Amino acid sequence: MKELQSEYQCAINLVIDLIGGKWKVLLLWHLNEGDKRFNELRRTIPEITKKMLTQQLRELEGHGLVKRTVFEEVPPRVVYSTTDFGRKLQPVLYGMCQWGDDYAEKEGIQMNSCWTGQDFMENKSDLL
Amino acid sequence: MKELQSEYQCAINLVIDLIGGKWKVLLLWHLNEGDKRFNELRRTIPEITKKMLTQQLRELEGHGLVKRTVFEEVPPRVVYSTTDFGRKLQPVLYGMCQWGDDYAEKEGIQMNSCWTGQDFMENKSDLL
DNA sequence: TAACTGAGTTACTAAAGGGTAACCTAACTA
DNA sequence: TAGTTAGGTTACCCTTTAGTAACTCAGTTA
Repeated sequence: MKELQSEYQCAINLVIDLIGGKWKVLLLWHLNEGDKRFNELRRTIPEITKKMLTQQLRELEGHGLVKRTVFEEVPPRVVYSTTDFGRKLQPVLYGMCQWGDDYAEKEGIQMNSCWTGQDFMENKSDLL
Repeated sequence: MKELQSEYQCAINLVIDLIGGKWKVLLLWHLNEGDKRFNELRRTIPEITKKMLTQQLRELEGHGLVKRTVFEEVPPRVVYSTTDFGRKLQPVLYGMCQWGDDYAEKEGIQMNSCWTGQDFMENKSDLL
């Protein structure tokens, strides 16, 4: 598990340690849409491997941004959800997405959007 | 130079390609405080090496987030500033910082903040 | 009896990212 | 004459991050 430093010179560095890397922001984004099971996340993000998915979810859980609930059944059922604190990042993620969309439009980059601003706007009152 | 893909499934992925990594968000943050020269940035972020600083600034420039202005003098003077589009990210960066500060407080992580929300609030009207 | 299920783990390998130290230019200073 | 300045470049190496393939478990279906 990636250990955080005991001291940071800038909050930005802490945020990078918490949600940096190729997958974490994406995972938080999709979990903010609703709770998801392990293989559900695999289907939502087909490019991620099982190893990376487990590893990144475990780190997010270790840092208190994601909650992992295991149902003692066979075959097992494990549900991932964002914690209250993880959810507080949603407006930031939404801002990032909007900015990314603007950039894509400006530069003519094609976007097969896996999100719609609409989804966010409908739940905005719960978050802000 | 890191090349962008011609197509993205999610804006988040594009954003990660644009500002991911160890230094870019930090550089944008400091450039949003005001234009800075090369060695000024080195002093502001003492941990960054010359190589990394050049490389990351060049990528930000290549993607249109940062502007590089060379004054033909000896010794040379080079000033970096954020572009209008780069500046549009500031509310997002500010949100990240706030969230990071909250996390640090919650977890008892020490923060020798290199930023104050105050700086941002004073200029907010220009940005939002 | 064999194959399948969901949710992983493990060992190994490949690629990306980042760091170190030496070097460059032209003009100025000691 | 040597050293300093600002703003870099280059070659090399090491570490971190990510990917591949095989394996696990206990129960259920064909």
